Amino acid sequence: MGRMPGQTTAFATLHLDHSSTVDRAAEELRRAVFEGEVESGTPLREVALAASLGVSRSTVREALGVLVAEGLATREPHRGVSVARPAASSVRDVCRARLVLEGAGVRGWRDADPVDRRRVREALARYTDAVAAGDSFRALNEHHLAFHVSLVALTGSPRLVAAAEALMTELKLALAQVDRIRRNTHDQAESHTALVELLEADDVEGAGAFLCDHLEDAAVQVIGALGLG
Amino acid sequence: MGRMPGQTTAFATLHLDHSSTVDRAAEELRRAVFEGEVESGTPLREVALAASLGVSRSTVREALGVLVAEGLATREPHRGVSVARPAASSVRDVCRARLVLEGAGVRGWRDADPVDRRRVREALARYTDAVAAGDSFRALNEHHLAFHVSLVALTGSPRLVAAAEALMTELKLALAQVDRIRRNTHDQAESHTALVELLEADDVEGAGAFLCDHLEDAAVQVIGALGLG
DNA sequence: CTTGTCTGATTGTCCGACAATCTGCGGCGG
DNA sequence: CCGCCGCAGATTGTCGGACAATCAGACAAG
Repeated sequence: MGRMPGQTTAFATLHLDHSSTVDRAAEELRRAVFEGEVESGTPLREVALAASLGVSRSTVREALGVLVAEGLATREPHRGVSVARPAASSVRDVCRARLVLEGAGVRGWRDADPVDRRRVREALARYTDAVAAGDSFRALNEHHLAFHVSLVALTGSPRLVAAAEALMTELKLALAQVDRIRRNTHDQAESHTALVELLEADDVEGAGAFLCDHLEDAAVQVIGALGLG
Repeated sequence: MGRMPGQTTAFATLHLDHSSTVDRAAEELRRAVFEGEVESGTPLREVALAASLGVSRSTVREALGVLVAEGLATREPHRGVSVARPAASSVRDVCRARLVLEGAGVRGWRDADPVDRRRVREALARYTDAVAAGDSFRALNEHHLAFHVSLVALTGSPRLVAAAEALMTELKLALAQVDRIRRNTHDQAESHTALVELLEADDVEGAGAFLCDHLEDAAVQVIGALGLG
């Protein structure tokens, strides 16, 4: 598509046509990983993927590079790319890093842009609504992590938000492996409401401590669910 | 290793044993950017670089992808990759993000691994020594930023350190453009010594405030030197 | 059971090709 | 004279094939 020479009218296709073949391939690979279609540690063969996705090996290779950069896969020289396998240490590190980033957001609650504060409330609402509506674990995780990212956004720093999103991506990889095992996302929803209530009461200190416990707990839960003691 | 056909390279090729051609190409591009051989905004043409580096276009393309991922360059669809141009807003954001990361390290001074504390002292020593020895700007910047990264390492989180290094890379890009203009790196060295002394005295609060001022000042100075008001 | 070698599979890199797209220039009409 | 149109060159995005280097497993030898 994309011809029609005589047309000079600007079409709406400009917005989503922004997708290149590499982007689509990378997105498909991400989906396959999060959907659990490929297990952790599975090697991603270039030729096989090229055939399966109907694109050239060069394109697959570039898409794999994106996955590796996102931390969803690892590349070993001359041994190719395989789906990253979450280690207990990396889960702990992700949560420690999250504590720093989200803690910074929480501490900045008072001075934060009102718009960002509103976004936190909205993210919480979407999360609790999704829980009440009994959405899929995938959707719940998505809303849950989006809420935590919205906390980082309180800092007003795009780069910290980007860093937080990278951490969440890594976490989603880990969660993709234990999705069906755990369902206590419910309690977490209430826990998050409590966190925001502390913030609304300007109890930044308390909210910080709450967050610290919450993340500590999250790390333990995930590691336990992964069976990595 | 792979073959390297006749090349028009203007400089000696670096052989690091277990490094791929892509890595070497990316490293060469980084060097060219930091060395100021290419100005900000300069388009990086794939065929020209392939010829200049003596590698294939595929390899150049992959190396450019690395540069883009590092934030040293930007890619616009169908318009290619060009050296990123630092904006005032991005410099401010980098410094705000640094404050969060380095602040977390400073606050964790007491609980930090003694090895990491020692590394901070060593990084400071290397920096001040380099200043005393009258090293080049490039070397001073390198030591200076390494010191700040060592503060982040106090958190013990590899991911936060990686994030900090990414921020420093972006900052180096900005500094590469105003290198010769600034000379007050000296005062900064003393300032850093004072910071560590506060830490040694367990005055974490004071050190944090000190760091906050330091980073605020750094942002202003860099933006001013860039002439971006 | 250990060790060395062979063979097939896979990656890293190169080359050439082509359509789609961008950019700058010159012509045409107003 | 100015602005719009389209053309030609340059550049990217993607493809397909090729080959050496390297890795993994089987297999034979000690």
